[in-house]
Amino acid sequence: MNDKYDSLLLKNQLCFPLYAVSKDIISMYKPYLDPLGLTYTQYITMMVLWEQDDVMVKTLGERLFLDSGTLTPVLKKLEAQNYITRKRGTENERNVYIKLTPEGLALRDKALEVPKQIVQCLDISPEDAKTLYKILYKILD
Amino acid sequence: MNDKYDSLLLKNQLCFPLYAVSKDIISMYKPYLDPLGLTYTQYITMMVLWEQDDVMVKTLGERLFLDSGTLTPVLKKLEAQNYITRKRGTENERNVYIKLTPEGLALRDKALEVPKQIVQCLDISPEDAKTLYKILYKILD
DNA sequence: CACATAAAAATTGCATACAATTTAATTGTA
DNA sequence: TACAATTAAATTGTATGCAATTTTTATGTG
Repeated sequence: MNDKYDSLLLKNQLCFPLYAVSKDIISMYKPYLDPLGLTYTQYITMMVLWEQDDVMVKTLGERLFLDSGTLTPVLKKLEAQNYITRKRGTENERNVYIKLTPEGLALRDKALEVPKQIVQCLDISPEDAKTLYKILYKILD
Repeated sequence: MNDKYDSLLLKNQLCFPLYAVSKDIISMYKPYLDPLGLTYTQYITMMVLWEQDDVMVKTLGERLFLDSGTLTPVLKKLEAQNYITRKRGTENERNVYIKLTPEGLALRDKALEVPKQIVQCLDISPEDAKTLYKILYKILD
């Protein structure tokens, strides 16, 4: 009925469905982000900037749970697309401040459609969504 | 109180905490998988094989939600470590069958400790774990 | 002040992920 | 039976993620 190796069955893992669902939902964003010229990582980076402009790479990293090794290339691409600027701080030259360009700010209005579309794609009840959200943040904090 | 752009706030997203928690938990595996010489992706691949030996790459892909573009390099590394063998099918040369080596099978016993350790690291109540599990599989199916 | 430490980004190296294409083998069908 | 269509892996190209190191700047202390 129950054997020694049950704990190693894929279906008995919590992390695996988390990993699978996460990838699955991120892939749902693609058709809606492609027209904006954004990847998912670039999109969540822009979300932080839309909320608070002129932030350090370090701050972005804290909000997004990403380090400079991941962020630096992402930010360079956003800069190449003219959505942001990167500038060293004058008070402290170690810091790099990220600012939205007018194009980057304007993108916000186009992005408004994205969450709407995703909610429609996601076949999940509002109750489950709320429960899921709460548990996930309980783990994150 | 509530503005036009609220739907674009990071804290109003469901996907973001999913993505963050997924990465976070996967990173918890590292210290326990390192001694086995496995990455997380290699680990879940081995889990499928421990459950059913001699499976096609295609089958592995279906179980793990990964395509051959991801699996082929992973499997080559597992082969290089002598945990698995890769062999074309004789009936149908398009298929590649993955089999455990004695070393790969023996690894199962060492891996038994991994889920135990992860459960201890994961600060989540059994009820929340169960609820989370159910909702995630509701989305996956 | 001199110098060890620390801090913030960037860089390097490695391992995924996934889209798109290619290759080789098999199947379906006129 | 030719041959188009399909299938399974592999390959190619792009974009993460993260560990570890490096670079540059700032800070703390004798």
